[in-house]
Amino acid sequence: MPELPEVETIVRGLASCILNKVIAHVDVNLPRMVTPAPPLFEAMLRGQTLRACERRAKYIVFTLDHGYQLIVHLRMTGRFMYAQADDAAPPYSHVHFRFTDGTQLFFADTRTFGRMRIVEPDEAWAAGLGVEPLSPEFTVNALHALCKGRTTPIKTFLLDQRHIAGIGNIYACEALWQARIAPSTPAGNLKPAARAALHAALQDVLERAIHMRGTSARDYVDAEGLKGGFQNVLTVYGRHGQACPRPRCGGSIERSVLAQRGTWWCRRCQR
DNA sequence: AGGCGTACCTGAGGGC
DNA sequence: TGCCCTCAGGTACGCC
Repeated sequence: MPELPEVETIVRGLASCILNKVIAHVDVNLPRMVTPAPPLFEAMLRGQTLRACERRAKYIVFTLDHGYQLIVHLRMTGRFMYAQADDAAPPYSHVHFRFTDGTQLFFADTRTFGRMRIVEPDEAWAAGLGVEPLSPEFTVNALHALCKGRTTPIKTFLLDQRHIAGIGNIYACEALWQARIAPSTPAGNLKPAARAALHAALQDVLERAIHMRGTSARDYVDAEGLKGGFQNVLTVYGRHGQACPRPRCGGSIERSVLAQRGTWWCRRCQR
């Protein structure tokens, strides 16, 4: 389901709903989703206050009183749902939190790929993640250094979270279209102008998507059940056979497969 | 080291 | 109607 803009939207919504609430009770219905295994997982959360709710890449990071953190990855269909005291559990609810004021937080996930993990205060759980694409550290020069010498297709490179962390299939396709770069171009072969265009396109696409509260291509809704709006302005993702939206291009969007992922692009203006 | 294929799951949608 | 196939916003792991 979610890439950086969707996770950012979820985190902002959660922060407004649950910050400083005290966890009264936790129930895990699908043990393989959580680490450590229940019942320790529940015990480590019970009685804790949620002191922070932040995003790193596509991860949601809750900081607890005792300094441990709860790290959540939604993978494809994971979803947080904030609910009032007497609301029933949604379908596919696998982890249930109840706060001392009676309100609830459900973690629902149709495909059950989502994962939650409690990490120690000084644990380097994010050590393998690349740079945040909207941070000051992500400069054109930084992008150059990361791409240098790589033969892997630029789209595959963008999806690799060890280099830049937070971009997924939708925004990789959209940014490459905006920068007029063919998805199969070897990352190390990008000319300086193309690298600069890609850098600008990535930041622009991600910022616009956050502003529109993410993309609801199929399932995605935020913690309050609201859909995003970016699906209404997608240029290429999922638009196989349609005309390229670039003025006077005249090409049409095709779908190919790169790194086992659907890839939408315009052969005419992306080179 | 880096790139590729497969595995993990369920549901939606298209073709026949 | 219903069966069968493909596809889906992601990552981990094993193999070369």
